[in-house]
Amino acid sequence: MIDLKLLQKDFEGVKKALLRRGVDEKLIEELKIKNEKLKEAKMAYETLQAAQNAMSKEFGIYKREGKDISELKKRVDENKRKIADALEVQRQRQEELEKLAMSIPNLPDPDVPDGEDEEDNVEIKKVLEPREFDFTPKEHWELAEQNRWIDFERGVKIASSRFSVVYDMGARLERALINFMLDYNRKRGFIEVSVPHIVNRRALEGTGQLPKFEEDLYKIENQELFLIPTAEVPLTNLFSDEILQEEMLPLKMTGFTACFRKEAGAAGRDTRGIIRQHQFPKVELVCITKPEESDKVFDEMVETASGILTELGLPHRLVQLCTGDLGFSAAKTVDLEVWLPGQNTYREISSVSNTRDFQARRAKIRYKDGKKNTLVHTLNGSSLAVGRTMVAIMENYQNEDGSITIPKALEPYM
RNA sequence: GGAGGUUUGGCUGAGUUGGUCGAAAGCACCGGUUUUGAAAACCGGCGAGGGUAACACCUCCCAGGGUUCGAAUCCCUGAGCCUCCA
Repeated sequence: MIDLKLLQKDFEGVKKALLRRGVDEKLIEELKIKNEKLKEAKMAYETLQAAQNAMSKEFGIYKREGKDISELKKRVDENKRKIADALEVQRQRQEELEKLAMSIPNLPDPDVPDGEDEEDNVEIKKVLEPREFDFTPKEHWELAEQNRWIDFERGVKIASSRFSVVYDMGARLERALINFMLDYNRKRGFIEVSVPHIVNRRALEGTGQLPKFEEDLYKIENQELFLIPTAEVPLTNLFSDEILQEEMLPLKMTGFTACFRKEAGAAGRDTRGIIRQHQFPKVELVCITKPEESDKVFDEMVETASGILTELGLPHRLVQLCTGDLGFSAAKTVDLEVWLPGQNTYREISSVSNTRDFQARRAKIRYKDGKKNTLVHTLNGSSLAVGRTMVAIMENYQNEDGSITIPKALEPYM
């Protein structure tokens, strides 16, 4: 959630930032008005409540002294009715404000480039040169089928479209990658955490997937529980509603989970292969930091994800997302895109975001900053999407006969 | 699935004949005295959110309802944890 105090204090500044990422101007103004209306209602209610409290105290004194209370009681009863009305007004306005505020995305950092969509993202740098092929490189689904690593039909048979089954060397490669990635992250100071794959509504609100993106989540029937779309949700919410000790920060975590997404709105995109599945394995990084150190940690996370690709010998590039392509909770995001020779293009394989205090405010994650309690910054990034890494290995390490060489870095894991 | 217990501030833990309880005490933490320095000792401060220029004031003792002029304390519903039984 954005900072409503800041909105009140620097309306023009906040408006400008939100307009950059395409938020409707009317919504921003409405947010401000609703906030002011709530304040009014609160004041009215609190004044009445204060009177009530005072009278109640008096009441006790009267009784003790044996005075007549009938007159006082009349006043109190009357006030009580007013309070009930005032409270109802306040409740309504609170609800309205919250509904709106929860649907407003984060403010982009000032240095995020303006832009409409991914076309306007800015390449930061390329790492490793794509290999020259003396034959026409195949796409991963061809290689996967030829090597009998991935079975697309049977995944569909037992579940639905966008599910697949991985066999033999493919399955072993997947497992090797997960271990390799977790170990790599651990060596860089991220502690390994194993979390539930199902979370409640509160957690999803904390990280910003709800209330806005419910249609993309798998919900457990008749329960307020959902399959996680990313490990970011359980990892970040681990410390919701807590006041952390300063020494605990920065908290750097890594975890492996499956991720579940309905991919609503992605109909027709990436239908072949395993680029876009309803269930996919991913190793995630989540950091909780003091505000002043989040930029540094952000860079570490990008380097870590990039480092894994480099170790695996996979050419990739870093791309800074423009305002139009930023995720809902992110103030700043750098994507890692891996080179896919079969598709002859770079494809997203990791996304590292700094949400600043946006999630921390929703999830109430704070730390003791000397005397004060201050909202932390939360960051998340994949390191990496395992399925897409397999795709990249297949395509980059393919031989002319369709066989695939296992990257050196993975040899100890296979 | 059944019976009982429990849920209080960063932690431990008092507080159930309803009022002066946002809550004793201890630990932790912060400031000071003392010390070459540290420890110990002593003095003072110290829950959270909102509100204010600062006060005042409002809300919060698992969550949600209710009774009452007034609830951490009474009633109902739900959740977590623990124990016993099936």
